[in-house]
Amino acid sequence: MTFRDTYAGTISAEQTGDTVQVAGWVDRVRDQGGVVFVDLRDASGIVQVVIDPGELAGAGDLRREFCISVTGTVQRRPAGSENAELETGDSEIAVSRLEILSPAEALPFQLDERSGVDELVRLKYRYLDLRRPHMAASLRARSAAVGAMRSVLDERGFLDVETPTLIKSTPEGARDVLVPSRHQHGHFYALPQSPQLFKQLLMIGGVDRYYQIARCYRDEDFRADRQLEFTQLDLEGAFWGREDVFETIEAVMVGVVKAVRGEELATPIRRISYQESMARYGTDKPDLRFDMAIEELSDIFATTEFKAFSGALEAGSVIRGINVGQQEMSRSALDGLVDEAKEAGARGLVWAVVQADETLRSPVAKFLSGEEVSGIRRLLQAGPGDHLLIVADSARVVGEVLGKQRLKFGSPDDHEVLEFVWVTDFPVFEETADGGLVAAHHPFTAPVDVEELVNNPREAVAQAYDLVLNGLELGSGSVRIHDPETQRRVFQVLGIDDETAEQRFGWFLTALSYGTPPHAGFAVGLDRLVSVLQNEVNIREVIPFPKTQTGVDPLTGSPSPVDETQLAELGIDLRPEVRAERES
RNA sequence: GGGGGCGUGGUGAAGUCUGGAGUUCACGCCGGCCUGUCAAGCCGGAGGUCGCGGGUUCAAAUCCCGUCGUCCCCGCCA
Repeated sequence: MTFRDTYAGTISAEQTGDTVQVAGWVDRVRDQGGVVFVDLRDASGIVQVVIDPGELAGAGDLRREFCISVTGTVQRRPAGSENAELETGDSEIAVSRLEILSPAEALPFQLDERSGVDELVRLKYRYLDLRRPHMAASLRARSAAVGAMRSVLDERGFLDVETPTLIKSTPEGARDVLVPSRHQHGHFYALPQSPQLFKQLLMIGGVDRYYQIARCYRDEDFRADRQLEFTQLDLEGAFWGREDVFETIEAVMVGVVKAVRGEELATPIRRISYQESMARYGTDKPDLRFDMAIEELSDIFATTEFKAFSGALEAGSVIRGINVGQQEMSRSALDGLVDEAKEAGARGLVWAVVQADETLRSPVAKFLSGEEVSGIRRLLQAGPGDHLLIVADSARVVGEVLGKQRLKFGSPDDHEVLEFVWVTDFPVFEETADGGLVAAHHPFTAPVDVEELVNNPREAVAQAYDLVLNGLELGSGSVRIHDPETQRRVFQVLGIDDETAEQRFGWFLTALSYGTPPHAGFAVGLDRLVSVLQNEVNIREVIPFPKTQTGVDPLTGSPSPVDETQLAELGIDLRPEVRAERES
């Protein structure tokens, strides 16, 4: 008993006369009465099979998505009836035996991709959704990406090592996903946010080069590019510095882009410092598929009469502008940008439109000297019709406001182009809106200079870097701290006191004290990478079984209540109001 | 935690602002016809708690209040 000996997508007129057996799903039925055409789809593609209903019982019963097996003779299609749209369009199979392996109910949604379908319905019947060409392509792309990663890294002598997924909770950073312990009531495992400390332990353990396709968990609110669980290519190398990481990740990316898109990725990938990225693009994840950079204009206004600008400069602010190009915007739309800027915390925003005579049309035009106007035009490379936006404020606010407008007005000529960029020299701390400092990385990142970190934390630079693709943070990495003394001092500066450090990370400090090699590493978000390569905006499109924004899997109904006995074994007693809620 | 969009036969939409009979369009589904179709075509048919609850009104898919679900965004994601 066989189901098939040939794949549908491989049939061609060259096989004319061959008897083949093909199995798959009924993509579509075209019943002509005296002849029935069925598009038979399997994992390889579609082939048309022709059935004479007078000779084969059951042909009239076929419906969409029936699972069938057919045996028949390959024949060239009659002249004029070839289908150029179809890979196999020069041929067809004249069926001599038809077996319905499994019928299908009427579908809950249409599998053709011309009309949209509510995502909840798709997820509830994900197994049907996965039959759609673009989902099938997503799964293939994902597999190809992982395959390329493994191939490049195996070739280079990396060891694929699995690390535990039931680990110790370390409450810094994202919220942990917790798992109760049956043996010690009230104690919990955490699912890893990343294999960070374990891969560092592997370095100490003499594993020279490590990688893992690792599932990671962060219990924060979802976005189009964030799920509760996600997959990372995690890697680390001993006796490594930054350049080793860059070189390795670039080789991986070349392999992945080749495998998934068949394109050659040019290396080295360009680099931009965090400082420059923030100043020129207003973000640490610049979309460089188009330029439209923010330019420094402070010097032009050194002696300006315009009070808003002169006052800002005296207060230590910067004046920067951006040329958003030719736009069709009404006066009220332009004024709307001012309101947007104010909502973002800026004191204001100046818009200006370059006129045919090269003067500026702007609410503040009368305050600007001819020299200032020509300076603006020169630095923003502005010609007639160009719309210019200028903000005078702290560098952080200017970047936030203009960076947002840049993304709103800017648009790549080619949306499918891939623009990778390394963002380097991240600060140890990032400034918050209220002027406070928060750690920009995990506490195992090596500072460039520990003394600088202690004495001048605001300026301290970390040996940390991100890889950005088309404005999306693909991953980040760093050179790690490899001696316990530095690690202790960094904990202190980050506000983790000795006692807490000892309690949470004492085991790790101990490990560091046994001859730790200098090491560095990186992690790449697989879901995000594949989604960009597939031109998908949403990572759920490249995840076979994703969850909704509230963490629900509509297919299986997880999460779900569990038995009282299960809870009792774990020593878990629900609060009365939770219990009531659960039982209602 | 906050802001916004959406929820109408199986699917996608229109109708909601400005209340007046579950009305419409496309797809799908069921039946019939049809021997070269390929988004097949033609004819006929079935299919509804307008997310749910409450309120206003002679009258609610439509207005008001609440609630649930979902999507996008902010916060959050060291």
